[in-house]
Amino acid sequence: MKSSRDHYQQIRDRLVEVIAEGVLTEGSPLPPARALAAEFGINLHTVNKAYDLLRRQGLIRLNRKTGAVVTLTVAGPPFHAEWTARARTLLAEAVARGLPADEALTICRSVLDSFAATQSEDTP
Amino acid sequence: MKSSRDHYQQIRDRLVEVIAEGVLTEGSPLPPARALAAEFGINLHTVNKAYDLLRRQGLIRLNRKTGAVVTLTVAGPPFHAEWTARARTLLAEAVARGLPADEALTICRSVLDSFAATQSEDTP
Amino acid sequence: MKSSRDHYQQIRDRLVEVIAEGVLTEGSPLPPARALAAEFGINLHTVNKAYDLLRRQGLIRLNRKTGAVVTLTVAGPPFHAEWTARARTLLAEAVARGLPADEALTICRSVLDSFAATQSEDTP
Amino acid sequence: MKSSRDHYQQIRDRLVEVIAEGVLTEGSPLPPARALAAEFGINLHTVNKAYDLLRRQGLIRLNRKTGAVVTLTVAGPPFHAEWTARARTLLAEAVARGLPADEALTICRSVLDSFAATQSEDTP
DNA sequence: GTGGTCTAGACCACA
DNA sequence: GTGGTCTAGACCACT
Repeated sequence: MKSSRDHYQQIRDRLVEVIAEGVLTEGSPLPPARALAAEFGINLHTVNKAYDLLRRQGLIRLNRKTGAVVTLTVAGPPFHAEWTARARTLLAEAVARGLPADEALTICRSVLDSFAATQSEDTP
Repeated sequence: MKSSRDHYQQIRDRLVEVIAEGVLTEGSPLPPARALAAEFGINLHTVNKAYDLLRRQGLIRLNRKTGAVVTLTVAGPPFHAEWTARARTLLAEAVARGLPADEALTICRSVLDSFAATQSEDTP
Repeated sequence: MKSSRDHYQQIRDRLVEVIAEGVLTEGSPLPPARALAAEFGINLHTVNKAYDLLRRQGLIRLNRKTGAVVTLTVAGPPFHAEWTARARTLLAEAVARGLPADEALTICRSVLDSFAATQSEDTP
Repeated sequence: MKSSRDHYQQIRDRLVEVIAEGVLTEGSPLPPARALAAEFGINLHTVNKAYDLLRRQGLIRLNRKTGAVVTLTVAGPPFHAEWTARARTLLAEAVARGLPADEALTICRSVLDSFAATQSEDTP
């Protein structure tokens, strides 16, 4: 796990990637919070915070008896706008630091392709 | 100003965008810290923190006499890798929340185009 | 059932109200724990916890054969003092949030009257 | 301070009483969270939780520069209904445990009178 | 054994 | 020096 960022956000980001890759899809159960806490050597509370964040973003559903499961709800226009703003900030940083625009775009494309590739693998 | 994020990072992000847009280029002087503090109604200390952050990232140079000026240093491979990781996280979130990959890519392209457009306007 | 409070306390509170209303009096049998569990769609264990709480507070008596029966024991000065403190907290909240004192008192009176009314109905 | 209840709720309840008594009124500054934490020998975090609870209930306003100040906003019908339900539960417990209805009402009246008394003292 | 809460201490953003 | 966050460990409610 990368360092120097909030633990709970690192976990959240990792789970979002796993969902984007299609490894986890609608209804897939997430690992019990305790399992992740043990795996990464952090406190249960921190994992719960990541799960709660995912829940508030509509990506998972939490339930005491069934555990955490993925719920793929398509986000609306508010998310669309907010995501565009974040993309703009990220891309601006690339350009400002001398990364050519076409190269940045190529990176984005290859990342998206890698998601699509793993998705089709999972559902042959 | 967007809300619910650290003020000093919002300022930093805004300045990075301005540089990406080409409004500020190599050697351009940034607004005096006091001016920004007044404009956004925040404390001078906070603006200075943003400027210091930009300095540590190699985007500007601070000088007691001349003020802050832009220094466009092309970032190396470490930045390239780190930026790719951040892009992956951002794109994963788009895909996980149901934004089609091609649409995400279109957004990125249009953002980059908007940067290029303002750049060529500024240096005809 | 009201929400966002511990299930076993909600059950306890409801049973206390039923006793206050006179629907259940000294010696009345409570519903079997299994019946309540089924009625509210909760675990038998949770109902048993509520019953045990009532037992410890001297409101009911548990017996493996006869089930749970009401035991109206008049509480002593300790309860009197503790109840007054709780009433003070509740009334303070009403006043602090702008509910006029006379209106708060009227509510209390009407609630007590409703208990007395159902009591006299039950024992004509 | 009474024992065996959540610390943060004990603090909240105490502050609500102080407001009901009129000791603190619209615009009055609350003690800094650190001061209360030191006074009661608890963690700052716990006091902050109590303050946040009061804020969500519309009783105080929090601000990094001005600290916490009382904001007497009159609560609407939802609070009225919710408060009545809580009063019903509390009064039911009194009746169920043998406290005569008229005695319970007398206690409520005397508590409310004590609030009114301190209020008129504070604003002669 | 599941998710969730309470208290805690160190640290952060802001003025 | 103000309110607020992050990580932590012990404990709770519920199954």
